[in-house]
Amino acid sequence: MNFSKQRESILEYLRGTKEHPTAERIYSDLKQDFPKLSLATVYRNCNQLCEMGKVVRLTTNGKTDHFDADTSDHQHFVCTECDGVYDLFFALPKKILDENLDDEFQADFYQLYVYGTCRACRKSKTA
Amino acid sequence: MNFSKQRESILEYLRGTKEHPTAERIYSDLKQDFPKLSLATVYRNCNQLCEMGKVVRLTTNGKTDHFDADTSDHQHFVCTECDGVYDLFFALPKKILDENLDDEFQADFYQLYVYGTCRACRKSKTA
DNA sequence: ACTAAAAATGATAATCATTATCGATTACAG
DNA sequence: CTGTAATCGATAATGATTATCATTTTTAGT
Repeated sequence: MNFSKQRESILEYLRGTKEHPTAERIYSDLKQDFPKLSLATVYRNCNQLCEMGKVVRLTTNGKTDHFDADTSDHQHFVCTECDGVYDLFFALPKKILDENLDDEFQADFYQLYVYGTCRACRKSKTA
Repeated sequence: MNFSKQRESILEYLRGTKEHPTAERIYSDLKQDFPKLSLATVYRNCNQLCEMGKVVRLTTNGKTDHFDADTSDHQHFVCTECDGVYDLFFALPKKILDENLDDEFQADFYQLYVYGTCRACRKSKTA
């Protein structure tokens, strides 16, 4: 159903974490189960899973994209100190988008990123 | 006040356009006034203007970042067909962010991207 | 203005994330 | 089984961005 073992493992791995790993991170973690795993395979499969709609790509301001297997309508907090990406479980009221998009633009989806500092980084900053 | 001529020109150029140019675009357009302009200079200055808070970096899902000299609290529509970036002049009610951020996260700013298709691309699609 | 120190430049090499290539391997339909 | 399509792993290539560095420009203080 989901084709290769590699692809299934990547999806499973993403579904089993609350972090939002980068391709590199997925690669190094799964490397333990698949010693011959290739980074290219991770990128390929992440892209395909995104196209299938089973995974969402998070393009934060960092250099690297993150992946999220939670495709529900939720947002993300990005810590500008540690680059951590955290879930914010809320959706924007439809009204807001409807009111602010004329028929010039047809919206398919949206992503909201809130930037700031997480508690851990604020602490280590003062320390 | 704004240091080099190049930096002033880049800021002026950004302030004078409603598009949200990439570094490459800024470079090729300003090259006409500054034949010796270097792409590195554009990147350097865009980064500095961002740090100064005079320019905002837009990291859409495309490969290239865009820059925006309008630092007011507004959002962007990204056409997934033509990669165009358009202004959406509205801000989120503070309430929404306050309600959904516990004190784990201290928000500094946010960016909302709405993805979809612009009218021009919808037309050329059906045609 | 004159001048030394600091900041910025242009040209280009280097880096880093991601994608493309390609021969070998694996999955699946008949 | 067997042929075909999909996928893999390894690695080269690409593309955006950043780093380097010698030279030029800007700034502050005389």
